[in-house]
Amino acid sequence: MAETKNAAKAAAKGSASAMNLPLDRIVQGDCIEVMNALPEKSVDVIFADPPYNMQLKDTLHRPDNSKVDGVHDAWDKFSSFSAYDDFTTRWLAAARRVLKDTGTIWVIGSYHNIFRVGAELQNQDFWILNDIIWRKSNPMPNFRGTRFTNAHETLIWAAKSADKGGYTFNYDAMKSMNDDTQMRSDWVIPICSGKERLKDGEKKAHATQKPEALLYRVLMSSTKPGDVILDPFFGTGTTGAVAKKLGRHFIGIERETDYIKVAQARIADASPADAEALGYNEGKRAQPRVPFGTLVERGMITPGTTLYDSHRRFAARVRTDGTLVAADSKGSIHQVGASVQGAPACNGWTFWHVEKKGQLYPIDVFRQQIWAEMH
Amino acid sequence: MAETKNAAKAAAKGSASAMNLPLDRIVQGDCIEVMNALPEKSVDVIFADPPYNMQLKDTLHRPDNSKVDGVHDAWDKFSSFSAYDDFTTRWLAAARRVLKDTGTIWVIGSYHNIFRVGAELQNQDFWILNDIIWRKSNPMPNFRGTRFTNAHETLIWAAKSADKGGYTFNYDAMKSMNDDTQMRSDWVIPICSGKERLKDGEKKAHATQKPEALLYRVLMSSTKPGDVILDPFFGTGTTGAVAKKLGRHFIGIERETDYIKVAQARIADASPADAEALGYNEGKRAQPRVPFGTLVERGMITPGTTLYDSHRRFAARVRTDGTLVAADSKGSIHQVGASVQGAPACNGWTFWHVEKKGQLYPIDVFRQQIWAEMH
DNA sequence: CGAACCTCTGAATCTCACG
DNA sequence: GCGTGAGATTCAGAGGTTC
Repeated sequence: MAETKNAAKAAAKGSASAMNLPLDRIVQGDCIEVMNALPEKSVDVIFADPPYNMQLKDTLHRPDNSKVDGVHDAWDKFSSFSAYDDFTTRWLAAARRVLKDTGTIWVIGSYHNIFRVGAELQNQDFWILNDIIWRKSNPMPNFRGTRFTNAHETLIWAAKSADKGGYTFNYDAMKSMNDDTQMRSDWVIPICSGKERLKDGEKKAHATQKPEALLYRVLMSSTKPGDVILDPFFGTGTTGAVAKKLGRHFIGIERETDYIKVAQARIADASPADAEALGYNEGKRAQPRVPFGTLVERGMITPGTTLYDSHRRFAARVRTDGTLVAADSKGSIHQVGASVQGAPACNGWTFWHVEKKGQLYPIDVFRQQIWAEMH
Repeated sequence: MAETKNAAKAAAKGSASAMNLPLDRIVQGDCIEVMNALPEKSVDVIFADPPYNMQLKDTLHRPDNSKVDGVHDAWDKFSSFSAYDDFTTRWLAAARRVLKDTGTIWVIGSYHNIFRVGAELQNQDFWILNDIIWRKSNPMPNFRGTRFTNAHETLIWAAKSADKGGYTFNYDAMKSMNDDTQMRSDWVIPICSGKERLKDGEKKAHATQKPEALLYRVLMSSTKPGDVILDPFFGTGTTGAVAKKLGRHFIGIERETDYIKVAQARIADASPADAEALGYNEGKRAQPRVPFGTLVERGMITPGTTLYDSHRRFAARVRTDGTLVAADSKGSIHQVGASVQGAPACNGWTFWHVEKKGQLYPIDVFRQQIWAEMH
């Protein structure tokens, strides 16, 4: 069998696959101890979703007074930044040891932890290849109106060191997944919800389950069929499920029995035939929305400019935030357009015009210009 | 230094103008020294675009532009990180000192430096409010096909500390600018090119000139007209030009004479928007408080009137003092609204309605009428 | 059966002026 | 400084129910 032959060869070379890796299994235990018990330089890629160390204070309510079910698990609590840094240093060192010289590591996080993880990766001589932005198409809003909607998470992709090349990057696969233009460092992917979201009774099985589409892109870009992917924070096993579907091997490490049970059932259900469905939401792109404020921000229309309707019966001035002021009303281009006409609704894009050299042009021409730039 | 001491005294006593700040000027010199000579707690917002030329494989530079020898040696790499960290620690400490307690700081960077900057911000007790992704609509492709197209940069927005609130976030203006949905943490903005790109002869005047649209959004979101914005790495003055256009003050710090010349000419050319155009959607929070009792006082609502929620599930009667009585509770419109629903809180203005000709109208319409009369 | 409407939920560091 | 209470605040998508 090929496996025996490879194993023999590997043994001769003193390399990994001879060493009885727990392939396609979940090992229960502390990830640092378990990694340290694995042979060194034995895995191709590591995907890690460590605790984010979010420091949530009180319970948060939506405007409709319902409670937000936040992450209050003990595993996300650290006493201080330095405790978190110490943890990060130790698990990254253990990860580095088991990673092949040609291997790469992925770590996902949010602003709560990702800067500390990134700095420590650099300190340990990992060589950052990209930082990747997972842009969530349906993030949770900011319910109190105090900040920007936190609509993304960050992944860092790094090689073992600057001079150790030979890592896998499936450039062409990525390009063809992206309508034949290079895959960019920002990925638009919905959060994990609906049927994909695993339940334990009525509650969600894990507070922070990642979408399979995200892991699909990670594994498609940076591994080959048959590669070994290690996930030291396995949770409910998204990495394992996608690895199986894509014909890769996984090694999962997880402490919590409840998560392991859910993950095992899930992976048993997964089959390589499901692979196609994973790429389902790739490629389809709707016409992006262009807010009027964008034209102001980009200097296409200056604050203070007067807009007119096509017959110059009505006028309004543009303010810095992209709202309009007319004689009796303020608001969006649509609201003010409706208001001056006494109409219930109005398409401000075609109603309002700017004057250039005595001629009136509908503001929609600027929007079309932006759309054109996007292609 | 006597000058600093006096200035600090002035700061303690009073307003920004009393502090003898170099408003709307470019100060030539090392940013750490210059910031340390400014009065403490004197600026509203800091925008910083620090250097990050630290990881080029062939010629590695220290922040002070001296070359690092023996680049390919791990020890030297570490030493360059540590030099960079030292620089970051010192300029951030200086920035922290000049920032008002209610101030916020913005720092922009790429994966080469942003993780180190972010970690140091947290170490110095800054409190991260958001990390923002500037998604470039027209990035430079990855020519060698070895990585994902590096199509974004990261900004960190942070308050001085977790418990010091009172920072400016123009939530409603951002929402207006974004077609009336919350502004997200990922911003799509083109890179600086074309006419906007400043030239010094035939070459570009600055290697990393930022687009004005980016600064426009930064300043619109986190400053008020008249605020003071400090930019310790002023370059060719994008921050200054946008600040001037938006009716804000700037203080620029820059070492290079060439950049200063370009920036001065550029800012002289920029012209500020007028008062009306500088207006923006400030939202309900900025409106004067109107007690519900006022509506009763003015006869807009008669004592004894019955109020309903929008589904007519709950009812309450208005008393002469502007309090409500429901089946089991008495108190303000908010207290009774919360009480009847068994909710932790309630905005009585939008919860309660009056009936006119069979139709329900929220009591907030009367308040808006009063606001309108105040203009 | 489809359209319309309602309900629920997601890695969240989520208030502030006044006494 | 701290307690109190007014009053401000949500988007996309999945899934279920009603008509």
